Amino acid sequence: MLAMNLKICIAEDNYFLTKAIKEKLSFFEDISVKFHANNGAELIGKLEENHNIDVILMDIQMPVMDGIKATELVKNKYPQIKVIMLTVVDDDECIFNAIKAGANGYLLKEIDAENLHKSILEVTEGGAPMTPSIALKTLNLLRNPDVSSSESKDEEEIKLTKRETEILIQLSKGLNYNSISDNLIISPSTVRKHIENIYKKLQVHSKMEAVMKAQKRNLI
Amino acid sequence: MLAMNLKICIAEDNYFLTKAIKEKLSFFEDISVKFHANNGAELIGKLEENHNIDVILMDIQMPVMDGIKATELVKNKYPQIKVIMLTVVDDDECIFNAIKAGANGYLLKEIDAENLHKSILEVTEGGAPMTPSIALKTLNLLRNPDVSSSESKDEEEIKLTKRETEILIQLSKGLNYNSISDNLIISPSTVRKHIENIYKKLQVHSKMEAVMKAQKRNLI
DNA sequence: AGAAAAATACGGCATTTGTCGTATTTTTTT
DNA sequence: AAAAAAATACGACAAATGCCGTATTTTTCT
Repeated sequence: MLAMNLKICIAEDNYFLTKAIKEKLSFFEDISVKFHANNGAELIGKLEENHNIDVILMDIQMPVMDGIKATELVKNKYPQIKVIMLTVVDDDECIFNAIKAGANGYLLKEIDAENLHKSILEVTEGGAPMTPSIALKTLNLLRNPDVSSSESKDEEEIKLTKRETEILIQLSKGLNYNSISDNLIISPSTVRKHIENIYKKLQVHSKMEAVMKAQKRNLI
Repeated sequence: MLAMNLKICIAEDNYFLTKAIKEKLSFFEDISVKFHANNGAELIGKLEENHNIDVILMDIQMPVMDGIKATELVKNKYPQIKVIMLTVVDDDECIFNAIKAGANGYLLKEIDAENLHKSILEVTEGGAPMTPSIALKTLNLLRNPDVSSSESKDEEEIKLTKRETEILIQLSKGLNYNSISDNLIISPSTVRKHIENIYKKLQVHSKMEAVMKAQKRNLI
């Protein structure tokens, strides 16, 4: 496991902080910083070209696109890339949103080189590195699920018709178009059309995405 | 909504009880008993030919294949068909297993014609008819989730490799073979082969089934 | 009664998926 | 060192899916 050379990239708008992080990491030979982005959008763009990256160190406060949103996008497209939030803020909502977006770790920027290094290794092994103060907060969040129920804010409600729901449930059981059309005694064409409409409403492009999104929103 | 003519079938091994149920239902013109099966296996066979059925009245104790197993199979293949368990036993485990198998209602055989009729209508409208004593038991089951954690008994453990789990997770996000191969930097052929192996282990035949089964078993 | 929403249905076409069989390389276990 | 398990990879073919347009009938709402 020596010289595993982990590929890192940094998303951080502050030049000096970026430099500081790079310096901290320069001590370790098993880590190399591949590139750096000044904001979420830039990060997404650069990942498009090269997503052979193991860990992203992500700032939360960034212009153009913040780290939460960026994490969400990254996690959707490249679920295997680990994301560690590196930030100065540690309020409940931020932590909660970061976790919801799929962040794998949450560290404060004051962290020293040794610990940063250790955290990066930890996250690649499936761990969830976080500074003690944040670990405590997450536990509290788990105990009081009030914050978590404050989701679906800007999210406008998606309404499926009775038939659409029925079909979506059958889709989720792994039934194919023909079986569903058999079960509901309608033609396969109709099933297809219903599914087409479901996709439009949920803004997805496959059975899997539809079912997952519907599940997340308690539509089925 | 008059003369909606609900199509019922009865799965019950006792001839006299079957006859009794049929007689009870004969009073109502909006219900017609399409056929009858002496056990679960027979039911499955007959449904194969004609599954244009709205509600199944299912006995639990039957030879060859009991009502729980039959309910499970029916619910998997024809999720739109409602199943009402009609039984004399009302012990916790039976109720719990029936519910887990997907039963929509649970009635004791002592039920009178009026109430049976009402229950059948209720279940087709999405309700969950049950006799008061059973309703009480289900609530208790919900409160003490001890029984529910006694699942996965005979079910042998399914073990996925690290890579397989990784791929399954990406599948669940709705990614297609090519995206996954991009993300993991392996060829699409390899992704396909992994998925083939996953299907064999889980004994399924599609992405959706694989993800759902893995989810149920906490493999992902 | 008239308008709007929902459910029904067909055809075509490019893409993706599911299922074979086979085979080599790498890693882990014995 | 040998055997077993895991990961890698290709090709071929049938079946299923996703996406497009169009259109009629039913149901629901106003």
